Amino acid sequence: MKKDALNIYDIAGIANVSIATVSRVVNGSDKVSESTRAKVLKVIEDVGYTPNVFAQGLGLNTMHTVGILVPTLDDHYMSTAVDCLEKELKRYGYDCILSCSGFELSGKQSKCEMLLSKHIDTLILVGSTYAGNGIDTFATDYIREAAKKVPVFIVNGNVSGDNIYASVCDDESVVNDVTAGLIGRGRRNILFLTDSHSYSSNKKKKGYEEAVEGAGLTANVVYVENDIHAVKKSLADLKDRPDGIIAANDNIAVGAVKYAVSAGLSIPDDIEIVGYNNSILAISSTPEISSIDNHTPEICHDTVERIMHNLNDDGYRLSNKLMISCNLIQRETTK
Amino acid sequence: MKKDALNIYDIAGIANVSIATVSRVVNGSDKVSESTRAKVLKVIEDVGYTPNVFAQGLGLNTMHTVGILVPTLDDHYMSTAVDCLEKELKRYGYDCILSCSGFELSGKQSKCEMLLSKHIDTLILVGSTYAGNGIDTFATDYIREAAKKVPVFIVNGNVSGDNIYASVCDDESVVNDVTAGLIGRGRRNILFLTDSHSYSSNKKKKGYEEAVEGAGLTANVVYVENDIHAVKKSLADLKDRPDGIIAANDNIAVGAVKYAVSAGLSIPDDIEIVGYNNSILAISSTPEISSIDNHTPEICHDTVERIMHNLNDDGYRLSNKLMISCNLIQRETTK
DNA sequence: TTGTATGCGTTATCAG
DNA sequence: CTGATAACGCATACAA
Repeated sequence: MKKDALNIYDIAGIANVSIATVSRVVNGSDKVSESTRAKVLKVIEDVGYTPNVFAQGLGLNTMHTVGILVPTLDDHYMSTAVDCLEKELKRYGYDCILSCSGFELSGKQSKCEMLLSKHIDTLILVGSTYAGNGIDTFATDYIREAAKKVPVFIVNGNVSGDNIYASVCDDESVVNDVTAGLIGRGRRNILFLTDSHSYSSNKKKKGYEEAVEGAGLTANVVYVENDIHAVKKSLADLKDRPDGIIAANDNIAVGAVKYAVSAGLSIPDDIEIVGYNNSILAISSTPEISSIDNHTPEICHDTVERIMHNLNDDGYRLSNKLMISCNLIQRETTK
Repeated sequence: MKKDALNIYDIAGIANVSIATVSRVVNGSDKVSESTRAKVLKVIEDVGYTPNVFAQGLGLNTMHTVGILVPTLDDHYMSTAVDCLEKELKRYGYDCILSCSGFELSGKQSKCEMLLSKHIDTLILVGSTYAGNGIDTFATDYIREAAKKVPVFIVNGNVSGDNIYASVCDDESVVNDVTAGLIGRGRRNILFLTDSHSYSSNKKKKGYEEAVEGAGLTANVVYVENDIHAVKKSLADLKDRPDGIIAANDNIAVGAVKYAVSAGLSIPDDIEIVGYNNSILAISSTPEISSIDNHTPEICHDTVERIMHNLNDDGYRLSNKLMISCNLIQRETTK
């Protein structure tokens, strides 16, 4: 009941040409006379023929597909990134096969394998969680292993290795700048709130620490659970009240705002709060959160652009690391 | 430099058996002696052999892949749904290929075609936007067309047709109940806010209208842009002030909350607001929004469950429409 | 239990 | 410009 798929022989038969000719027409070869091309094209159109992608894949060893590995889509940053990547890739005729790995190493490894087994043309890793902490290399060995089979591009994270390309935000310098701004406005007890030890988080932390310590203050990094209410509680439990908070993501920042509100603090007079990712959460909050925009669409665009350069093997010399700068979007939680 | 992919002949050669035997081992056939199985397995393990999925696909005409079509991932409901679907599908060894279609018919049609051309085993449509408005059938003809080639499952929407299966939330009845609750608490000017004419939106609207009109009040449906600030402005422009708002999604509800706050209304005393989807936006807001939970994980789980029944062609009789009930999660914007 | 031969639908090489 | 024909890697019916 599902033998309706016409193949190249059917088309050749109807059009009275060989399969080679049909193939040439389908693939837009210029070595076909206009008349035969038109004839074949008409048949294809009439019967609605589509080449079998499996057979194409078998011969060419590619299905014009890229694998996207993401820890979860249940996070606005990730889902936006995947959304952007998919759109850009489609512009070039590439489809994407998606896999959610979770944050555990075992999951990352196994899902990475699965993706690789699908003969993807390149692998995209979304999120700095794939970069490990930047110190322990065993946590990223599977990535270098993968890179032996297919080019690997990391969005918002950096892993060194052959055939591995990274696009990262300049987290360190924005956070440094923003923190310096807070200090300049008289803040003396600024907290840095994060939920992870990822590459990206560590970069933000470093920017924060440099600014704070450069001003002769002491850094105060607090690790919290990435949950609004948990953050609120953690802050409420603190002994001395902060007058500034830099959060590693907007979700945490929302928790911080809720803490400040419930503590009766006036924002941004008593306390300034800055989020990260400039997601819809920042706008949903009341007051609306000033958040650092890490330019997800641009970074995704650039990534795909570089992927295509790589795939097409044009002369373009690809650098292994691309840095994109971020900036603070000023709203109601900072002055 | 990339001829390293071993094939079944290589394995057969090393193990000193025929390719048929290797194939049997790989596919777990029971017609292989334990000794040869062990021998082959060891070779496979040693050299790290993986069957070529294209060749498998060519013969079997399947790559154990399902296509997921979604308007956008830049929406918490959609991204959560895709996240859930992907996880469930992977449990059964199915990978998913993702496509974002946008909300325009042309995009839906073309992306649907692309997915189909990849020889997916089944197609999942996420979101009621694919159900059109439930009236104009031309807007869903491409779905019926697709269903001729592969089973189609719709998450949170309904389209009638052969080989099309739908899972929907009982939006009508929850909204009816919730609205009745507001009326019972003395609300007399309840607004229904929506941004679309989708199947789902229309169902919610109907539930609202029935409750309101059943109580002798007049329905007041306002179409707004799905943007927090736009919603806020639309409400501010209204001539008479509502004392209750039912929003078709949490984003709109956030806008409603911002309106109420800026208008100096006390929530939930002066006005009650209920959102939809029970997303993180509802929690980010201050006050936190009471929101209708449409049980995305369950609906996704059920959908995949039914897909597997369908694919395995077991005796299970699949109903074309599965209804899942929703419920209100009580927070700070309702009494 | 194991091996042999064939088909799956393309692309590509090589004659004509 | 066009047509045979050989890969591509695997599953499977058929033989042994």
